[in-house]
Amino acid sequence: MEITTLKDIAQQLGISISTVSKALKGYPDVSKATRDRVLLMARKLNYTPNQLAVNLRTKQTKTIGVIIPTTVHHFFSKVIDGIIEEAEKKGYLVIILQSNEKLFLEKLHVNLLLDKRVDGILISLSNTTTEYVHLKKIASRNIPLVLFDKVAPSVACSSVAIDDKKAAYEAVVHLIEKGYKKIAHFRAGLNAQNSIDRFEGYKKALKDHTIPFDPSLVYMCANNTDFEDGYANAQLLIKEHPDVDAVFSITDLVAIGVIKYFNEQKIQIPAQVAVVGFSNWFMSTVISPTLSTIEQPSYDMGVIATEILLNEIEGIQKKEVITHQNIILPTTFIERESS
Amino acid sequence: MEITTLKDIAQQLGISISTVSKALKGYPDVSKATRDRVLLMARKLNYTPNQLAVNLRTKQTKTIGVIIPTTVHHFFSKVIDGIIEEAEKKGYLVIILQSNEKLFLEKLHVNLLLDKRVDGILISLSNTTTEYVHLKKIASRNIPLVLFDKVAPSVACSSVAIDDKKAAYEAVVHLIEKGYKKIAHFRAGLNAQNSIDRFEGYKKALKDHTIPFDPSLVYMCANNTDFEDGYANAQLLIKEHPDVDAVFSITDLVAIGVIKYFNEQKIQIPAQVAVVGFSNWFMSTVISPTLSTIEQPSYDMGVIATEILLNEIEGIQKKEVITHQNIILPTTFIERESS
DNA sequence: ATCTATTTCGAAAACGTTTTCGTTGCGTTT
DNA sequence: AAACGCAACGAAAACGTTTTCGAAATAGAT
Repeated sequence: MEITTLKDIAQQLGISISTVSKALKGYPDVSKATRDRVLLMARKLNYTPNQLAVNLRTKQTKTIGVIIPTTVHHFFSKVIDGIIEEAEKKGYLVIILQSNEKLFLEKLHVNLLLDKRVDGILISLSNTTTEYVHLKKIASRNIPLVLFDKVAPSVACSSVAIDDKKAAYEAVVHLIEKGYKKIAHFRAGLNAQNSIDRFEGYKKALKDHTIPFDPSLVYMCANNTDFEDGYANAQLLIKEHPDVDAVFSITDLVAIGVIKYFNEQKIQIPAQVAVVGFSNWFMSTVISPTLSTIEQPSYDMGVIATEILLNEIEGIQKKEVITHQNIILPTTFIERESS
Repeated sequence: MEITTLKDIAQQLGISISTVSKALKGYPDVSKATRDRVLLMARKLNYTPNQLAVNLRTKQTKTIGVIIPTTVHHFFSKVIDGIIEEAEKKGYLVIILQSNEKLFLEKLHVNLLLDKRVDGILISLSNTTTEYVHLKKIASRNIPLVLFDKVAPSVACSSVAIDDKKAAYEAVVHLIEKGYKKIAHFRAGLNAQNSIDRFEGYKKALKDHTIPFDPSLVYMCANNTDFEDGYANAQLLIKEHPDVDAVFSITDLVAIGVIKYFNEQKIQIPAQVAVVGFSNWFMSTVISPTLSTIEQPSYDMGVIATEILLNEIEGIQKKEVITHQNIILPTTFIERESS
């Protein structure tokens, strides 16, 4: 049972391959009579074009590549969801690669995707990405690149992200307005841009409300913003600052670690200490008490990044000049029981 | 800045394309002298083979396709992790598609992947998949298929799964041996094979310990085994069977819904009612009380399914006869505070 | 009847690689 | 000197499609 090609159809009908191809693609220079015959025979022989040949001929693969730190993460899995759905809607397939937060893997994967001749690339930068030659290589090949979530302002390409500083600012302002004064912050590593920005937002909120910034109230998450980080830091925090009255956590998961420790220690949330997370992971509505947090669009981020990418791909094919877009998606603070 | 081809190297060196190709691929019929010259020039011109041409010529894409119900699920995202890692290690890239538990999408995606000429396909069947012509189409194209997690025994292909019935049986036996007698079961839809098998294990455990099976103790999850299912069913259960002493839940997430309700109602876990989940989602160690559950290998399942698939791909290329493997991965019961 | 315009088709190049097969030139053997 | 073997290379086909261009055929106009 061989796969039928244009040649097979042509032979069956006693016409040329060119005519068959043109008939199938709706070219005007083929008569209705033969077009019908071709269509019929194509259906009869169950013809589907050999994409490998089409790819080679048209120099496009209808495939986009995605590089993310990890798939095993509620946020990224929803982004992937959005990417896949949007890409498929437009007839594109998506190849996913993980950087595991390592620059060398990110570089390697860029090369893999370039070799594969994907039509476009979507990247959420790893935390350890400090140089951008691999990204410039993409541009030099004239294939579109869209950065999302973890973005590099210095790279000339479109991007989709949130305003981490502003989101964090609003969350902390909420706490202040609720009357909390001694607000701790659990943050992630010093090189992660998200963490830097949220930390900035935290500091600015304090400053704008004339609350002195106390560095000893800032705790680093040693692991990978695991929930155990929240648990351990909460323990430390209570020991060092028994009079603390709120915690702003870099992540819902970390916040849930905090809540777990407070629950065990019978520390009342939010009466004694309030807790606020980040991301609006669905578990934040499941935990007791339910967690105040910041809604961060994940599915939409995937959809929009993909939309922009596909637009740029089509633009390049039409030899249009493409202008990059740098989109900031809105975040909203969600008040729940924990604050 | 054009991309260099074999032709470019050949022209620079004044030799033929064939010789360049053979030099690059280490053919014996090219002298060391010219091989060195070719290698040098290739590096100088930054040559990388055009995969589209290679694909067409060799009829393989070094790409595998994956169809899963959803990416947004802790279990599946870890499976994807395993698949991607293993595939990449062997030089393959992976295309991911979602069926959203719909048969027509599953069929559509099989066709997409077949059109893309992927070298092999990995599928976790949707709950609504009742016919298998689309799977047989894959076999008729002579491209390997490996089913994982949601498997169809009637389809002639390799598979990797767990023994749901046995795992459920062991969990319920554990409850019985702990002295629990009135054990409820929260299950998923009637057409999901997982749900059927776990239900069978539940019944068999009761039977083997001469506990009469009471159908009114079995509750269906109306949503999609959401945590709200657990919450709502727990509410119903306590109303209808105030004397229930254990719940065996189809999923950790559902179990966590149960725990939330019990905590709110000050129903002591496990003193009054024990709770057991399924999957060993990491949240089961975070929740209070920590959840007894069944460890279900997810990352490994992805790795092993991919290993088998890639072996079959290589086997077919060497024209070997391939024998299908049907692997059952071990599960282990994990006792925690909730039982 | 010739000329022009239009419709319909096919030949062929092209995409870049892989691989078979033949050719050349050289050295070795009788 | 003829015969043979071998090393080194190139020509060319092939993968299946798309698309340009020219040719043929038909129709219409004068």
